[in-house]
Amino acid sequence: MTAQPLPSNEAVAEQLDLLGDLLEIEGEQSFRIAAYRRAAIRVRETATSIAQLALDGRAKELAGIGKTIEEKIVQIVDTGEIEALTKRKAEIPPDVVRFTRLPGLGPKTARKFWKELGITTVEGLRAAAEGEQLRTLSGVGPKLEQAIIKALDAAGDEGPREETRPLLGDGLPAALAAVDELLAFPGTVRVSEAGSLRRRRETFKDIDLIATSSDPAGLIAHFASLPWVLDVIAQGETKATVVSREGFKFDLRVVQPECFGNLLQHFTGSKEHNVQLREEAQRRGLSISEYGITTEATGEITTHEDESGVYAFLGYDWIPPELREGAGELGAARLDASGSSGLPDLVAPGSLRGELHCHSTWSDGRASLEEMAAAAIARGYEYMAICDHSQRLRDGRLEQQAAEVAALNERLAPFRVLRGVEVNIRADGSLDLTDEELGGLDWVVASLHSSFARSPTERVLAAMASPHVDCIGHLTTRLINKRPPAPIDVEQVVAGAAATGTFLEINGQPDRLDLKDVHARLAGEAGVGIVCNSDAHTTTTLHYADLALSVARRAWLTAPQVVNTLPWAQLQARLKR
DNA sequence: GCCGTTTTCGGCCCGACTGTTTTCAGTCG
Repeated sequence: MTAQPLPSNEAVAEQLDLLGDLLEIEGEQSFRIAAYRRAAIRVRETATSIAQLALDGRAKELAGIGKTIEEKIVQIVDTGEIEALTKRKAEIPPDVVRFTRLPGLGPKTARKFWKELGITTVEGLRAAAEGEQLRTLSGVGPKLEQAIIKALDAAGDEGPREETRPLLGDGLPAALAAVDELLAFPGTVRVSEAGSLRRRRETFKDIDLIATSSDPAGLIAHFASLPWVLDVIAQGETKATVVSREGFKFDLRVVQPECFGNLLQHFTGSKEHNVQLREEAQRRGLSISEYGITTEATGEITTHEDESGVYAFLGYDWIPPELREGAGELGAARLDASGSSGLPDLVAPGSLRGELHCHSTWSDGRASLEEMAAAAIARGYEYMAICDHSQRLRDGRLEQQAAEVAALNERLAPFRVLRGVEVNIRADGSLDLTDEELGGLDWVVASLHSSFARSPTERVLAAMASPHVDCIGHLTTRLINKRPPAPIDVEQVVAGAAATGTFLEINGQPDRLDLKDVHARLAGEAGVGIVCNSDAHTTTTLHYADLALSVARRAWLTAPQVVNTLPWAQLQARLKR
């Protein structure tokens, strides 16, 4: 008999989250619910198969997962679903969970609507709101009825659903431009982006900005009247919320300079990082809020202008925002007697020396080889591998491109254009160029582009076995918000990459970011060299490599682990051939 | 449900806002 594929970490996390939602509607104790949600976060942050860990009895080793949840994960492997979840799904109408997706409507209220008014569908909820039935309950008034009708109108036929989170690569330029605009306003002292965008998470909900100013009211007014502001949702003395033309929600808070560090730390998150930080401080008699740190014995409140001061006061090294996910960074950042910590020296922004995956008009790129090279030089790069798609380089075109590369190198030295290719991994695992063709190139990236469900792991392993393949491109082929990752066993691929000396790419296309952070961390820990690439198809998108680099930082990687921080001669010496 | 340098029980981060109330529960980040 063939073994069933194990459930993905995402599938396990979704069951844990849903169980948490249902328990919450049941009115279960809040800490128990929080435990399921915390476990779901931990499962998503784990690179290896949580199902396999649970089967081995080792899931308990992860923070936030104990005996009970480990058993529930084994139930998913055995029967497809957590028993407690099956039972509760039979009791609680599915739409009641969807009620809680409406703004201002939480589990307590959803339960009341169901239990006391017998409302079990979204349509029923709308009818009750319109018929002014909801206000018969204590704690519910006309405002909530109006809000529900409005939200249901906005949600359309599908009813309430999870919002699609915009991409980091789309929001980050807007956020950084806004920071510069605020800094240029008279009286502004400091501005920083905060929230998940500052942590460079792959997607975000809204764009948080924190500022100090000698003229807070003036800065808020200026912000609300910037030309790209489409709508002002809220505007007060110290805080404003606006929507940009691109549809991004911006939150600006103007704070007192003496606690800028406390607020920036608080609003950078993540929630899990802050909870861990506060729990640990609590054990030592310190209470942390966004306004300062209270020493409970004396009632004394300490504030800090800088984030580093906040962490230092608590006995930690300053933690780069990209690491603040509650994934072991606090333990690593703890300062020892000599004042040093175990945090990695993260690969620095701007430290890439070359691009190792971009396209030109030789395949589906928009710019000529020469234009791409000029753009790479303008970015300060020393080299650039042109990696057009192999399908378009057959019938002697590879040789023609070689002639153009040679001519360019004559003119552009010491800048170096490397002869590369993005070779397609076929459905049978073979490469669609011959060994002879590949052997003549400086740099070969191999990628999956089709038939994602057909033995993708085996095909990638076969490609890595080729002595000519230097790197695997966008491993899982996911497109964020559009296409799920191929069912690839990343642990096996990482082991194969380590064994064969093949590098793995972090592809910086905003909707790819593939490898994702936890997978890149796994690869780094296995000693696999990582390449940060833009996969640019135009001269204006080479900076996507910076997004790839931010993923590398979220993966705890240092410069020596990111091989295109090396000069080409040194990188060449690390190739397997 | 998880967890432990106050440890196997009894805790579990902190504050703002809103709508509904006359002191607060629920929701949100």
